[in-house]
Amino acid sequence: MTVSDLLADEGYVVESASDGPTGLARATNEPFDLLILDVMLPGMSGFEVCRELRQHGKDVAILMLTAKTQVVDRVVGLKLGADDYLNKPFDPAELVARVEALLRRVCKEKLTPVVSFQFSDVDVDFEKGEVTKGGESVALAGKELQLLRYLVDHRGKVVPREELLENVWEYQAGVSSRTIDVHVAWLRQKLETYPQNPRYIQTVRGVGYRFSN
Amino acid sequence: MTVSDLLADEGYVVESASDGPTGLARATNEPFDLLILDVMLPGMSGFEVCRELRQHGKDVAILMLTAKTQVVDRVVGLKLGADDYLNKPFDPAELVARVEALLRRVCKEKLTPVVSFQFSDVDVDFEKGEVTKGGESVALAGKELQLLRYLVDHRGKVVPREELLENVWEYQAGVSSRTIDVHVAWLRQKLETYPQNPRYIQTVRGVGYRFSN
DNA sequence: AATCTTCTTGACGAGGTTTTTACGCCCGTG
DNA sequence: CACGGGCGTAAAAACCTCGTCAAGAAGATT
Repeated sequence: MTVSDLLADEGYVVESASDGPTGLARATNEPFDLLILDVMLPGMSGFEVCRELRQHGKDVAILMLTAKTQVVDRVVGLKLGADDYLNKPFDPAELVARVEALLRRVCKEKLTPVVSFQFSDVDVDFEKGEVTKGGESVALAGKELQLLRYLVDHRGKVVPREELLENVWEYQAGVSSRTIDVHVAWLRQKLETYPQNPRYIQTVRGVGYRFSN
Repeated sequence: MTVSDLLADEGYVVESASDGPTGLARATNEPFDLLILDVMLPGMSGFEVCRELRQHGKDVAILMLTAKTQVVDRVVGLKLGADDYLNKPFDPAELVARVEALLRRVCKEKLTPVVSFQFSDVDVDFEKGEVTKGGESVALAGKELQLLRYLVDHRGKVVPREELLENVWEYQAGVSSRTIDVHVAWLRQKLETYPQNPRYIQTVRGVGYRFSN
């Protein structure tokens, strides 16, 4: 019986990927409550997938699964940002119990929108209202922070200018012209490594902007 | 080396209890970030302590520790509401790694109210309501002390003006304008080394204030 | 009653923030 | 290739926020 089947039998909605890169891509673009990563994956180890996700600010719950029994591996897994770890072979009941324990914690946290996020050498803590780039503190004005937050909250997707006007500028009649562009330019100026050739805050001509990492 | 010593060496503040009922009482009455429960405890098993706490709504993070190796026990522990589980004997590094993983999830939000606090050459005792700067007693008026306390309790975070009005001024209708600023100015005047260039009581333009040290 | 302390408020200015304006470039299209 | 709309950017203009001061109200103290 596979892990998928096991959890499906428990009533969970499960998706699976058969290799590392595929899983990483899915985990990056779709919202999940919990990831179960096998360390031994074709193309990319579970450790790598885990590290990639964490480095890109994904705070989804991660349960690592491996046949290795050396303690050093368990520690490496947890240090990389996994939330729990399970040895193969494992008791199906224990897997289910751990999944439940993890989900219970994740749900609790969903209630308090704690958002921190990092990309490149930039670290954003929306709660503290602090932004650093390469360790140096960066001063962002109110609108800049709101705009960044909105883009990051919708990272990976194109955010139409309309949507930004509605949600960041709150329907303020008349606000248009180049206002959005100006704020985007300032964000790039302050956060991008090459503001002239932005990598994270991308322009989608004719539509809007997209944050991508 | 005991678990207490191990974690203390890592820089954590640790308290321990030598039997089940004592631990339960302490965990009930004092705020902790994380509990480590041995299943084998005099007077009351770790399982029972865990269940009691959960039944009374305590959502503190719990790491269970046991020598038993049967899977059934591990499952029981998790089902009772423990967040993680570790077999004895364990690698000290793994314990630390798990504690870190748990705290990362749980501790993010937790800020426990303080009774005494010091920064710079200032010493604040909220219980006695006494404040000294450089050994000299400083007289703080009621509102000033409340304001300071609120900021210190939320140190590191930005406290919006709204929140201050709600919690320090208790929704008093109409109270706004420059009232907050004035009290902040007085605090700075009395506590900051350079009131004109405040280091601890910071203003976050457009949002509120933040205490930071 | 007189005085003192605490709290609140309004005026004002300095300085930061947001929007607008203006201009030039780039890119896709005819 | 010429054209036009969309975008980047700088600078000016409009706007807002906060720190400070001074004055007054309310309450406590003497």
